[in-house]
Amino acid sequence: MHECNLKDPISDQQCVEMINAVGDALYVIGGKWKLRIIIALSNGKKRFNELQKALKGISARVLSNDLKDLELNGFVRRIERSESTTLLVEYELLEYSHSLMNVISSLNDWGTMHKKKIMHKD
Amino acid sequence: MHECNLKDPISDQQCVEMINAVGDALYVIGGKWKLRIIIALSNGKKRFNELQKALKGISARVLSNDLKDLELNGFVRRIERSESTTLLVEYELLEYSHSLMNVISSLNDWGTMHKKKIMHKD
DNA sequence: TCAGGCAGTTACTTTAAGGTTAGCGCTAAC
DNA sequence: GTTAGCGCTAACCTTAAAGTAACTGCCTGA
Repeated sequence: MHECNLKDPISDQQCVEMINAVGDALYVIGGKWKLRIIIALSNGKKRFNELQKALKGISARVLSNDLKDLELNGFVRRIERSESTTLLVEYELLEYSHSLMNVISSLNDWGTMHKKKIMHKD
Repeated sequence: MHECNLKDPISDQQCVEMINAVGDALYVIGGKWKLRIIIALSNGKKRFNELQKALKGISARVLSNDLKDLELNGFVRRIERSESTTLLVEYELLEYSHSLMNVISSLNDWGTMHKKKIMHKD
């Protein structure tokens, strides 16, 4: 329970840049669902309501909106495969999602650790 | 522009756990300002309105609320130093903030990269 | 004594994120 | 021909996050 810095001392300038960069990141991938949608697609393409089932609690509206957003930003691709006559839509991750690997895994690690911590507290 | 997974194939079970863990993390450190407040404190203690200046755009109300929240979760400590007769308050990071290092630096890296990318696009 | 800074708080408003419900056009199955 | 599933969308509503403005109590320095 003693004071500490985040590892090494940092200049004020670096600090400001970091604040801005993190702000930029959150602007794009912040929010309740975006990252989780990407994770849900990380083990292969999924169809719209496979995603809905995988992400317990998301509504069709939000899923639809977020998917469009993720498409626009180059994280995800929508594929229409019209086998025979039935419409079949799948979503898959694009290359650029891969750049989020560190973000996602560090959040995963931290979340896991934190939950363990608060569960053993009470 | 080809399909890809986030590195190695992952089981459905791992995928669900990841979705939940990231959800847990976002629940605590999500939002517009929390992480940025921690960054702003990463190069040393700061007073309330030093923080306000460092985080361009944050309002006193939000800063006050978020600081209370961060205190409650063990990231930050409020120190009252009553030198002579004047009230002097400082905020400093606690150990636990250190556990966010990877989260913050990966968001920093990604945000920096992404901004560079979209700036060279148009 | 009066202006100004510090560390907030209060009351109110706005914005944005997300949830709810219903339904549409299509197809396939019963 | 009715029911059910898919892939959504629209209209509407709620909640929560954040912003705005004003103000408080305390102290200091002019």
